[in-house]
Parts: sequence; structure tokens; C-alpha cells
Amino acid sequence: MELALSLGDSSQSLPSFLSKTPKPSPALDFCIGLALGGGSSARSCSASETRKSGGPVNDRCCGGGGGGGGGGSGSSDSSSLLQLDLLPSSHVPRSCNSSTGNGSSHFPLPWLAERLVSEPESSSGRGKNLDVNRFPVPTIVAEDQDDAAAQSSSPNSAVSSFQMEFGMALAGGGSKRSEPEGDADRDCSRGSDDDENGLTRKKLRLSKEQSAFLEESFKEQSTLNPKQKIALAKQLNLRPRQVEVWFQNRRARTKLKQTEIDCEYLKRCCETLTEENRRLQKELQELRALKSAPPFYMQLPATTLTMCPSCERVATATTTGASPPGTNVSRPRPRSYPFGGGGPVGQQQGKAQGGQGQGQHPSDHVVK
DNA sequence: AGTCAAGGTCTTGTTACTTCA
DNA sequence: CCTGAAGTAACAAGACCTTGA
Repeated sequence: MELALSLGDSSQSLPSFLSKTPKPSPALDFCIGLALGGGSSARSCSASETRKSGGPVNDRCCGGGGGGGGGGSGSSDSSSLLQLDLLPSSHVPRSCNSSTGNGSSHFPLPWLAERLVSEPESSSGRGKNLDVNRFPVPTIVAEDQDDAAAQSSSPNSAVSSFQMEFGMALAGGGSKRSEPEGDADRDCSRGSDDDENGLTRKKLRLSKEQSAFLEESFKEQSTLNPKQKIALAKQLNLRPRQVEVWFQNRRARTKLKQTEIDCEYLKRCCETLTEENRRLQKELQELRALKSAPPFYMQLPATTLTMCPSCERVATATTTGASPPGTNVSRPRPRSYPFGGGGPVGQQQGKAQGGQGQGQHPSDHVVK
């Protein structure tokens, strides 16, 4: 059994985008493989199967599990799969021609370009990349500028994040790093007093503005090329590594949330199909019982049986409880379809009715 | 042209920290 | 104040791709 479901409007999304970039974002082509028949692998996305032949990288199945389990198993038993192809329109990028990384003349991210244009660079260079969450804090500007200079001077520095954080902590400005006025009330002093040995991982909360800006960037594009990453890091006065990590985590969160939604949907589908299956089984039992039972006309007096010459149905004139002419034995039943549509999604109901198409059972017509 | 190592990025899973009820 | 849950920044491992030798 293979049931392919397609949600979202995959037809209208990303044709040009996919043609331009070889690496669509994971949120763009989202699919779930659900093994219903006891299959061991849930990696059913057809897009992922094209990967060996140079297909896109990011269109992986959420159930596949890139690391360890799913990647090397290769047991892609696609015999009993419910495939869901979700294409949230909100994640369709508006401009992704930058992911190829070829054009450096035009800025790839429109929001960044806008910021870069709208923010006049000061000749001194100090604070030119300061974002909105920095300059309204006059009390920490001096420290921040030192940090900003230290960070922005070498955005591609190989210094590890630990070293960077440790250095900032030693400098005394780590606890106040990039804290806007809106977050000034946060208790930031706590983090700097327990990492005196530098062995504990320093976790710095991003400011609301930084998070909002990153969120906006993520809406535009869920992946960044190195240039975009560096530009965004400069813009937000973060390290490129932080921006990279943020986008990684953000993608993971998006995928997790989407997985939850898909699981809910699949659960409802499964319940509906189970109910449908139960009903069909019951109906099949009834029909079998009816078939194995002696024909009802045998129980009738022979003289009461007549046949309609036109439709060749047996008609009875007595009060034996037989069906009137033209009455089917199996009553037409209301049919409910899964997925709440109230109608056939495809034309599957033809097969569900035994392939007869009209729902007529051979016992409907009792021929004498 | 085929191969291999290096570098980069991705996903997935985990850890540690922060916030809040 | 204490505590557990939730959110999230940061990291590690493994896989894959690209590139240059």
C-alpha cells in the first residue's frame, strides 16, 4: 500500500527557486515517511533518494535521520508507506539567488541590504555596524565598543567561541555583551561569575532585537552562505559562528514543530482510516454471511415469486418480508472519506467497493 | 578521467544555561 | 527560596558535497 499525500501547494511554489539554487532549504521540501506495514525505515522521501545522484542536499526526510541510523541503513522499504509532502508556503523564499554565492556585487539579502543602505556609516567606523540594540545604551557603550571592535575586526577569526567568550569574560564586559536597553533588566551578571575557570560553557542570551532580526532573516532564507553569515554577524554584532549556530538551531526547531504538526495530522488520518477499515470489514462480514445463507427466495412459496421482465428482479406479492422490486439487499451506505473532505480524494472508493463500481452485489438480483 | 584528502555545511542529538510558573 | 519544565545557545558526531591536487 502506498498512499501519497501532498499538502501545500507544491505546484506553485519554488519552481524558479529550485531551478536557481541547488540547495533548497529543508523547510521548503518537507516530507514525512511513515511506515505502516511494519517497514523498518521511515526514509521514504523520493527527493532524498536522488541525493546519491547529485540531488539537493537539504531536502531530507525528517524521519530519515541523517546521522547514523537513517543514512547508512539503505533499507528503504517503500512498500507500505504513507508519504506526506508538506510545503509550507510561509517558508517559500522570496529571493534565493544568493545561495549560489556567486554574486558579491549585489547584496543577497534584501533586509541586510536595506539595513546597510539605511544605516549611514560613520567615518570613524566605531558603531557603524552597531544595530538598533546597541547605541541606546550609553552606559555600556564603551565596553561594547571594545567588544564590538574585537569581534568585528576579525569576523573570520579562528578563535573558538570558548576562547572568545573567555576573553570577554576576562575583559569584564562579557556579562554585558550586546545587551540592549530592553534587556538591561535581565540579570546578566550571573553568568560571568561562575566561569572564572573558563571551563564552563558560557551561554549568552541574544537580545530581543537580535533574535527578531535573525528571525526576519530566517523567514527570508533558512540557510546562509558564508557571505550572508558574515554580513549578518556584523550587522548584529555577533560572531559568524553564533549566527550559524542560531540558524542551525532555528532549522531544527522548525523541523521539530513541523514534525509535530505532521504527526498530529497523520494520527488523524490513521484514526480515520482505521475506522473506515473497521467499517469495511464489518460490511464484508455481512456480505459473506449473506452469501453463505440460503437464498431467501427458497423460503418463499413458489407461487408468490414473480420476476420483473425488465430488470429481472424477483418481486413478491405476499407479505413475506422480501424486498420490493428494485430494492437492493445491500443498502446504500453513507460513505465517509478520510481527511475530512466528505468526498473522494481520488477515485479510491471504486476499489474500496470491490471494484464493482456500482456497489451491486451479485445477490442483489435473484434470478429464478 | 578517476581518486583522495581537506574544508565546509548540514542534520541530529546532547548538554548546559536561563527563564518562568 | 526551591524546583521542575520549557526554551535555547552551544557543541559533537556523522554524513555529504565541493574543490583542488
